[in-house]
Amino acid sequence: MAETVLHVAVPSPVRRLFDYLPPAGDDPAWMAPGMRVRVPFGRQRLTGVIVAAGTSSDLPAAKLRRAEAVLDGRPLLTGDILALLHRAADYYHHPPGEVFAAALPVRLRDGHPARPGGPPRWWLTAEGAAVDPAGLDGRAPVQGALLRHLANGSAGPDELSAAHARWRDSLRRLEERGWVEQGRDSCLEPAGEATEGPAAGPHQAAAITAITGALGGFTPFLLEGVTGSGKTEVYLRAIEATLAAGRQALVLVPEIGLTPQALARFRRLGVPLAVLHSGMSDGQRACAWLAARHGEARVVIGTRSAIFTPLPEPGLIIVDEEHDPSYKQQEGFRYSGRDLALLRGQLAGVPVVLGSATPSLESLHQANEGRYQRLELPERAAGAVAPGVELRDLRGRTLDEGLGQPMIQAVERELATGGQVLLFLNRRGYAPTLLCHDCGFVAHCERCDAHLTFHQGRGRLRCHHCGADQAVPPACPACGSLDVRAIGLGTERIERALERLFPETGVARIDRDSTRARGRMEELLEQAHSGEARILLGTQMLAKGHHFPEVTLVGILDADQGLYSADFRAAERLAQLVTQVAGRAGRAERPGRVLIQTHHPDHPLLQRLAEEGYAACAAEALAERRLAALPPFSHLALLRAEAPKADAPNAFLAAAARAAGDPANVLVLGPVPAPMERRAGRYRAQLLLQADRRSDLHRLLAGWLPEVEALPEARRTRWSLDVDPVDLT
DNA sequence: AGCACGCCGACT
DNA sequence: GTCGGCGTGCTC
Repeated sequence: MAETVLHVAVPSPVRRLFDYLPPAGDDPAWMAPGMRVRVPFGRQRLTGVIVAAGTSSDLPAAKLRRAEAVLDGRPLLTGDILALLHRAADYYHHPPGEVFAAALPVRLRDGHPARPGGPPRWWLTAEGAAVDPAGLDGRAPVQGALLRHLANGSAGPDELSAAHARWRDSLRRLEERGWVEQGRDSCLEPAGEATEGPAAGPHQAAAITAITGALGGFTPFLLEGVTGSGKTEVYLRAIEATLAAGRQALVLVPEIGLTPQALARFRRLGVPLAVLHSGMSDGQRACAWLAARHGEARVVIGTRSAIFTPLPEPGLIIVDEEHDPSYKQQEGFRYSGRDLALLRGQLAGVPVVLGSATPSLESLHQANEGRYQRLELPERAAGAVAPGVELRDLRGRTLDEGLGQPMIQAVERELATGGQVLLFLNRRGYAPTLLCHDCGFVAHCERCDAHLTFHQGRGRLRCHHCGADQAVPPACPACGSLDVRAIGLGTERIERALERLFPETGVARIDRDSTRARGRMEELLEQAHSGEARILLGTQMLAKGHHFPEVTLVGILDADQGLYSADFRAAERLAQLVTQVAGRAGRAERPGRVLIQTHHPDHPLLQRLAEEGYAACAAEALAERRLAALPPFSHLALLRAEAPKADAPNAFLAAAARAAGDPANVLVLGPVPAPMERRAGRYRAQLLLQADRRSDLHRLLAGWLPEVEALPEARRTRWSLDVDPVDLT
């Protein structure tokens, strides 16, 4: 009888599984797919995942090495997740080891034991609570401080590190004295009280019935609901039915959509929730993930990578704001969380609900073709009226820092009648360009093909592409002139203008710069909700997820950025962004208005957006995509390359294109320089593959990638394949 | 990706 | 005479 051979996905960029003998002395009978193994790999030791246990290897027995240890007693990755990862590695043509690694939280990827329970917490014992900390202040001041700290409740390591230097020794002393004891976080959001939601309207009821009727099998739904139409209520009812059937629900949300308010609504389900997002510590993430894996968490809410959370009893998958680009991972393993959600639904045999007020053209197309079941929520709840959208022609107008008179007057009027105003500009900083008026010098990034953005508040020039940061030069570096001017508009500059125009009115600026500091975001949102700030100004951070019921006027300060872009998705993006921002207005009983400033008031996209709304724009954009044979009417893959030497990416891609030859039914376009050729000191280029049928594209990729990998030029560039790219930059 | 091996320039 | 540059090969 031949010895067992473990086929292992090892986290390495090699597109292959690796075979190992089981650890010496362990019975291989219990070793199963989905368990982690520590294996020797060249000179390193890595943690991989068992993909299969077999009896033979393609390799001569002499070359097999022995795994060091199987780290799990039962599989961490189970059933549908294992199948999902295999299919994803195939679909994205990505090395299996990296795909499997992406499915695990960092802690478990590292080989840490899969112990339930989160990071440690400490609290006072009854004895400790009776101690007077003042008595310790002389010889053990840290112990005294810790006692005072813990008197306010339990605390974890992060909190203690922030408050006390060298706390670990003192804490151990307190534990020895029996005054403090340690436990572990449960790391689940505690269950709220199970309560009934508001009565559903007729459209909501129909959607709920359709979804709950489909539980127990795979059905894809596209839930189209204008902002304020109660999509979340539909999700909650569908989840209630899922829970009642003894099953778990998985909810995906965009990166910045997971606000405390959003989370609070899920509490009423009355079950423990596992939350997974990037703001959590590695320990908390692993803990919440394991709670889902073991079925303790009945509802899992998380961003993109949460699609890989194992669920022993999957029942329903929801993808909220399915059009959001943050579902696509933009580096390494470039998967789409939304697309994998559909695949997972199929593998697990559960319904998948894609929800959005502004569905992606991909999803609309699927619904049009009858592959997704369409559910519509056309009405705003509680009689709220949809905002009217109006264009404001900027041509020939005098502008005050980018604000036209009509916009300024509209803001004035709104403030005078007690309303709240939201102004949107998708550009942070003070001004995107710094120009010398005497010699024409423009401040450029040394490492990118981009201007430096002027940040007045901090007196810095920053590159928004590589993060470079330098002081503003006192005079023009080229000619010494002092007449150096800020050209163009950013949120910071608008903020100054607003403070000058409306000195009595509080302005809350919400962008990545103003919310960088911890807690600042919550503070600004609080000012917005309390009415302390009556003008809200921000970038797309403001357009997503947050509800401002008192906002009655929305101003889009520059709609022209997206109108003439080279990116074929620009129109879709602009329509989504404008509609999403507009959705922030008039949610309460007061009707809202949306004003869009533009130099192109005759542009058909803007006209259609103002007169007919998103659905009409999307239909038109789809018709254009059909004519141009662009996605979703064709399928793309992008081979990207970058290197410090200017010609290396092109040489590699040209060799790759030669290797592809003249494939049947696939167009090979390029190589061409990336839209921003140099970024962070590296030159970038790309090769685009386009096919009418997905199967043709994938057949080519499967045969071609091994050749590409073996090209000598491949060693001199960093390259990656992006299947279904969303950003052609 | 790491990490070795291996063969050519400027330093104690 | 060595230290070290990065080209090339390999990882079960």
